[in-house]
Amino acid sequence: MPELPEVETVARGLQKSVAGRRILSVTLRKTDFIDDPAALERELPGRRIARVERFGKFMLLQLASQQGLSEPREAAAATVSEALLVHLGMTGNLSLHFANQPLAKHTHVTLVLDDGRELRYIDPRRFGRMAYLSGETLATELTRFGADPLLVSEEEFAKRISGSRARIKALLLDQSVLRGVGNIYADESLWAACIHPAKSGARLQPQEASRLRKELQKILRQAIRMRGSTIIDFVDAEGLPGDYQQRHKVYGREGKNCFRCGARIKRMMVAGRSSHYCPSCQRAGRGIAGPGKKTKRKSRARTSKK
DNA sequence: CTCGATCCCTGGACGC
DNA sequence: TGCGTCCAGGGATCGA
Repeated sequence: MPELPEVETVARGLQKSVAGRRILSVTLRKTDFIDDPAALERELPGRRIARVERFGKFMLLQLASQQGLSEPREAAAATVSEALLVHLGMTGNLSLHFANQPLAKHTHVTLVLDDGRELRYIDPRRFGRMAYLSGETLATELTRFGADPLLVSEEEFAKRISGSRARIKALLLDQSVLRGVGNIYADESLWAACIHPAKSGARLQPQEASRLRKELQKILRQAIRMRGSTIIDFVDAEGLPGDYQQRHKVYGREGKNCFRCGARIKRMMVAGRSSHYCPSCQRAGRGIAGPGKKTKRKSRARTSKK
C-alpha cells in the first residue's frame, strides 16, 4: 500500500528514467479512476515530461511547457503549470516497460515514450486516481493538502495536531493535516513515540507532539532509504520490492511481543482503520477520545443494483 | 467539528 | 475444484 516512502521511491525512480522523455501516445483501458479521460488523450501526446515529483501520496509528472517543444533546456526549471497527477491508491503501480513486453493484467493506462519504452499504470483495485490538471485548477487542487511531514516545522506540526480534538491517528491519516502519511507509518510512528492511537490531538503534551514529529520523520526517512514497505505486491519503478516491512514494530504484528516491553501487540479500530499498538507502551490514559471499541463490521446485504 | 457507516474495487485467505 | 464470505484500506460522501 503506497504511502509517502513508497511513492517517493517510485517518483525518484521515474525522475531518473523518464524525465526529459516525450510522450508519443496514450492508450486508456478502464478509466473510472481518471478524472477526465478525454483530457489525457487530448493533452498528453507530444508533451515532454519535465520532471517527476512526489506530492503527499501523489506523483506529479510535470509537463514541459508547449512552447519549448524544441529541446527545452529549461524544462526542469520551467514553472509547473501542467501536470499529470497519479495516486497509486492501494494497489496501483506506475512502471517502465519495453514496448514489446506483454501487458500485465489490469494495465489501464499506457504512455508510449519516445525511447521505445512505455509508462504503464497497473492497478487491480483501481483505488488510485489519475488527472491531467493545469493552471489554476492544478494550484487549487494542491492547496487542499496539508504540510509535508518531512518538511513540517516543529511549530507547524504542533499547531496542526493540538488544534484538533480528533484522535491523533485520525489526524495523522488526514491528508489535509499532513500529506503522505498512511496506516502503516501512522501506527509505526505512534509506537515509536509511545502515544496511544486514540488519544486526542489536543491532549498531546508538547513534548509528545515534538517526539511524534521526530519519530515520524526518522521512520519516513529510513523507509525511503529502504525503498518503502512491501506488504503484498509493492514494487518500485524498476520492479524492486521495498524492505522496510522488516523494520515494522507494530504494523501486522498483532499478538506478537512488543520489541520494547514484551507485551502483546493489540489491534483496534481507530478512524475506521485497523490500528496496531502496544497496550503497555502506548497507554490509553485519560486523553482517549471516542468509543474506541472494536467495531464489528456487519455483513451488508447489497441490493442488486441496476 | 467529529464521528461512524457506506461505497468504490479485486485478490487472497479461509471454510465447507 | 469451486463457491461463498470476509477482509484489506485511501478517500469521498452522507447523516448523526
